[in-house]
Amino acid sequence: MKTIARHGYARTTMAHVANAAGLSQGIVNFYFKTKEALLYETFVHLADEYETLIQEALDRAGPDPVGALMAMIETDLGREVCTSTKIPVWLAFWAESRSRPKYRDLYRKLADDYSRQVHELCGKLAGRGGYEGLDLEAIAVGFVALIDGFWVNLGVAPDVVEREKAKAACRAYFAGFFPAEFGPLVAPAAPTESRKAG
Amino acid sequence: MKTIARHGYARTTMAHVANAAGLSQGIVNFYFKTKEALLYETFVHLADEYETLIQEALDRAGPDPVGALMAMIETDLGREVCTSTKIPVWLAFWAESRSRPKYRDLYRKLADDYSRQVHELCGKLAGRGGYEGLDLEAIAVGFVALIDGFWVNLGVAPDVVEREKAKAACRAYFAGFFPAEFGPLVAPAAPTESRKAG
DNA sequence: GTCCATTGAATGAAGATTCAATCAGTTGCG
DNA sequence: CGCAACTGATTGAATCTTCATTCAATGGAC
Repeated sequence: MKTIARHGYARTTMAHVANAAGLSQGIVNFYFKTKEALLYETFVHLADEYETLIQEALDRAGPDPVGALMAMIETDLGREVCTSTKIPVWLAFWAESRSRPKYRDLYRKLADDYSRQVHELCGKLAGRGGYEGLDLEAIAVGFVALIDGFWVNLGVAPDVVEREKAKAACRAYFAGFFPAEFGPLVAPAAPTESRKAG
Repeated sequence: MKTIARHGYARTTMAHVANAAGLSQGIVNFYFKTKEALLYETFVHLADEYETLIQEALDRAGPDPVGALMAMIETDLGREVCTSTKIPVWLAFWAESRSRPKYRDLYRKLADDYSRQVHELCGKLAGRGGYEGLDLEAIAVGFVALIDGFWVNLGVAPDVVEREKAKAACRAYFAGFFPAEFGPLVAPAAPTESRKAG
């Protein structure tokens, strides 16, 4: 992941990887049959970690849909997931996905699961009443796009938009649809990620 | 662009490109000193075209900020810009950008210009009254992220979300902040791109 | 002494780049 | 007008580089 972030996927060589890991080139090839395989395993690893983190955040958040959506925002744009090492790997993954079915399937599974969860949560929220005409699916896919888009921005030029700004924009997004729950009166930043193992 | 879309950036060879263009390999290298240069020129070309199309759409839309924002949505997710050939090139561009200052600068310029325009338009809209507490910058960067995110989705798995759905989600996004102007009563799809040279 | 993990230099393949040869068009001359 | 020399564009096979991959040699544990 470090070498993809530093050199870009296209220019990453086995030598870079071995070097960054403090290993000999031989051993890298011994454990990962091929470069292709190494990169694929990297994506799988990243995706697994991501899913786990999201799931943990949702478990911690409890049953309240507002808290759950907030937790998703905090996780997606938090210190653990949204790093200068990992985001470039996501971008590389997306770029390569179109031309590789294996990668694409991985993405599709992730995106489907995620947007289904958002969809459900928004459904619960809308069910509370007062929100009849909403296109829940549009809200869900819009949120996914919002996160992906911020990852692009943060990955390419981290200084243009910062993570906290992005989180605020996400909260504002939901506030647009559910003003009572996410409205301006809600405290702007839930202190979810402030310190480790508190 | 075709070969990047078909094989992915990392696997695009000069032979592919020359072949797709119906040229000999020699001549491609003659005009573009190097592979690197060819790909950079490709990005520049795409970015230029994009800026022109957006500008034209804005000119056509006239001074009304609602129409202008609608026009941006229509253009960004329209048949001309949002194609299965061009979107993969954007993704590749983003993925490579982090590690190449020249690319990153290009992106930064585009994103800045674009988000500034959105910011301004939202400012005009908010100035009409009734919208005091809005964080215009958040709305602008959010919209940029939304578009970029849809490009990612459409690029990786075009079948998951379609362009028209994405447009609807963008309109819903603005409706959240400016219900009077983009609210559910506004006709859902402005028929901007229906037919060519009509 | 045996066995496995690890090394890193050697190998081979893929593909970018080069360039002598060819081709097409243009000019100048009889 | 026809022909030959000339010019620049274009070709594609040959070269040169860059790596992924392999593997004989080494090291260390039991």
